[in-house]
Amino acid sequence: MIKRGELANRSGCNLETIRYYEKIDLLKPPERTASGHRLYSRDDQARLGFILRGRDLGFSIGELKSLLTLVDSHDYSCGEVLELTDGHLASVRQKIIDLKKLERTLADVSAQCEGGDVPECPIIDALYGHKVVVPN
Amino acid sequence: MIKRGELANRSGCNLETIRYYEKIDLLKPPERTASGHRLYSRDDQARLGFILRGRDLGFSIGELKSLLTLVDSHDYSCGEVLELTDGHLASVRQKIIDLKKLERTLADVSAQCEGGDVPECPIIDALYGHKVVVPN
DNA sequence: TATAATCTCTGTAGTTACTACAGGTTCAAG
DNA sequence: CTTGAACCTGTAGTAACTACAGAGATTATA
Repeated sequence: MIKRGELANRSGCNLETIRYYEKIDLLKPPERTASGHRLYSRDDQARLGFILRGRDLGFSIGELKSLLTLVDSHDYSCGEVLELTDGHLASVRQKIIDLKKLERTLADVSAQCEGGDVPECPIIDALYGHKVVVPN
Repeated sequence: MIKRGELANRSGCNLETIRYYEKIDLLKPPERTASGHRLYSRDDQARLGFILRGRDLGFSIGELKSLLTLVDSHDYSCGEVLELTDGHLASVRQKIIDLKKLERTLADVSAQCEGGDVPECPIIDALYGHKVVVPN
């Protein structure tokens, strides 16, 4: 059983974030010492690890909650988990598509600009709508 | 001179957002009628257009503020604008790189899972750290 | 043992970029 | 003249944390 600071150190998670995860019911309320200090078990540590890895994979807190609810039920099926994961994967792919489009546009606009001390800037013109900003 | 609702309609910007942009000093305080209703000039409309186009290009409010400060100074150089734009472009490209990495990992994890009614799920295992989640 | 330094506790406020109310004027139409 | 829409203000909510302030607990050192 370890305290919050130790858990933060071992997991690499911010100290306050641990408390936050408890507040929003991602982490279960841990045991406490007589004086009220939190004590985390191995299970608690594993659960935080789960959350942090999920977070690194870009899962939202809502998605992590769903995932953990499934796990907690002890009666989840692979299919449910896969559905959630693939849903998330799809949204990541959409974000990539959107950002790529953005990147092309920005690169385009940037390329029109010579830089330097010139007082007229095609980027500013584009933002003012004087030229077409978004090709295609 | 038009009022806020009309400006919202014409620009496609949310009504409240206009007030918000004024509050954070992106938009200049417009004229007012005797009774206090905002009146927007052509310049105001152009400025909002500038902001919205910039927003569509993913510029943060801080970046838009810098851009508008340059424009307002009437003494900006193309180079300053280009620097800001290229900085933003770089951050967009970094985001794409990060998301692609994420996508590969998610696709990997997803591929290991058969779905269906199986009670054991490799995705859950991975999140618990039982297997390596991130290849490479 | 005393005390200083560190850790933990709580609640609350700040971050980004908005959006959505509530409760009160004012305007435009009939 | 009345009704309904538009407008005004300030404030609170969103996601996912992070950072305080002020108080109590614990640990290390003198």
